[in-house]
Amino acid sequence: MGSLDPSLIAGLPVFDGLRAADLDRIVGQARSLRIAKDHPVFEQEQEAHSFFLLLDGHVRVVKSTPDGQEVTVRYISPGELMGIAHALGRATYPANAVAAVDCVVLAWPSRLWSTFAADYPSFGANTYKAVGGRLQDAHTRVIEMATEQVEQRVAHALLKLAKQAGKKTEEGILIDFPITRQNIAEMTGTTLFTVSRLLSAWEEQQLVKGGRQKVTLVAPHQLLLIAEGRTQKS
Amino acid sequence: MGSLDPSLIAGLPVFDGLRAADLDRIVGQARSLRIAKDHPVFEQEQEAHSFFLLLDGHVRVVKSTPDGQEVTVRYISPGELMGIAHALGRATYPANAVAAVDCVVLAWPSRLWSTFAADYPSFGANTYKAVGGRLQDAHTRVIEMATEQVEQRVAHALLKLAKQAGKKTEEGILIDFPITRQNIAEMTGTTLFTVSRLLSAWEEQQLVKGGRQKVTLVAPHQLLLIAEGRTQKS
DNA sequence: CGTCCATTTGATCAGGGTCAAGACGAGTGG
DNA sequence: CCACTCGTCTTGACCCTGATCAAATGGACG
Repeated sequence: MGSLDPSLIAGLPVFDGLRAADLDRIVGQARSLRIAKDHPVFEQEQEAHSFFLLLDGHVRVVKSTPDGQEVTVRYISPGELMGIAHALGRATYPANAVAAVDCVVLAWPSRLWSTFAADYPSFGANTYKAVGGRLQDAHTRVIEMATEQVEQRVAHALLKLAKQAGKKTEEGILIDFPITRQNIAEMTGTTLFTVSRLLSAWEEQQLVKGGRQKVTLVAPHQLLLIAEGRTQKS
Repeated sequence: MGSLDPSLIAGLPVFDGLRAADLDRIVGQARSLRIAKDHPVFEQEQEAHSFFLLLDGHVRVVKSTPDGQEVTVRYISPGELMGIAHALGRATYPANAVAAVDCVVLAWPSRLWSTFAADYPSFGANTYKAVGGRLQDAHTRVIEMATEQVEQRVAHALLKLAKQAGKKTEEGILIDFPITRQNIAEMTGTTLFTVSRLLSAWEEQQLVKGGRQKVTLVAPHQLLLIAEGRTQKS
């Protein structure tokens, strides 16, 4: 506390349209937490005591089915809110959130949510806009799952990851946190075997470059063609 | 106008916690529309000029992919809002909404949305709760698509439809609007052929009763077992 | 250097998509 | 009232995508 750099967070979309004093008042009530890699930020079914803002790192949000299968709902990037169950009228978290790398987050008691939304309307509006975006994303996922081949879904997933966590290197766009074939499989509703095969094939064609817990997009444009199904089988 | 029965709508969840006078003021600004079967309420990509409350009937919300495939996002039942693009920060409708039967809806100009949300906080809160519920639903769909067999998904879809639009008959629970095998296929990401086969098999086992654009659930409990995958192949 | 985990690759095979053909039912116009 | 037509539904045959399982390889880290 006190060690928070306000300039780091002032520019975030969530705080758009907020006066500096209000921003201070909001941030002043947050705890800052460090979450070690592979540790949970919050857990499915747990009582939603807090909501969070990711300052640094990447968080994987995963839902588990009763029979133990796991589906990755999304990756959270710095600047995004998470665990806002209360804003949506829920008392418990709907999913597990685990740190993909060491992370820094701000945490507020959920109880403050309604206060914030009432006192700082633009904060509320910004949040709901974000929620709207996630609803969109979720629908997009449904449609992809319903209409696309595995190959297209994996390509889409990689492109999405590259867009939100891509880092330019001399080889191409590196997805900037450790991600396994299994993780990609859980994002796309397939198996790690199929993902591995696809990546191997794409590596052969110089579209991507693989590695242990690592993927680099070498030819994103080609991948986009695959993602959109505009490609005839060899 | 003037022919609207306030008691019909006073009890709806969206208007929970609203004073009668406020309710009147809100409803007073709505147009009441009649939408004939198979006609659109609003259309994908169209500018979102209005948002709607379904008073009577059933509306199918469908998204079309660029290549012409259709995915049914949800069915709207009486009392639900639809077309609330503005509340989510969108300027256009994200999907097509077509009347599954003759419908009656209330329509407000989108411009009024922010006014309502600001002037009647419980209206805003109720709506966002509903949006939260839809986000949940969408995630559930994603998980189903990712982890379940077609058989389970179709069973889930029928149960969901029965819960929200079921009507008791002496044969079982009838889904109370015309629905084709194709429609069910579009809800579950499969083909009308597969749906037809499944329904035929289930009819054989007395679990459902089919008909032209008609499905009756005879043994919902058995269907639930199928939906949850607790059933060994014969 | 050894252990653990991620990854690769092959072989097999089943779930369900695709296509073709026909039956059935409902509404329409004569 | 019948014949016709159109849209829905059924059923069969076929085959392809991608899941499953087994086994081996490779990297990272203690």
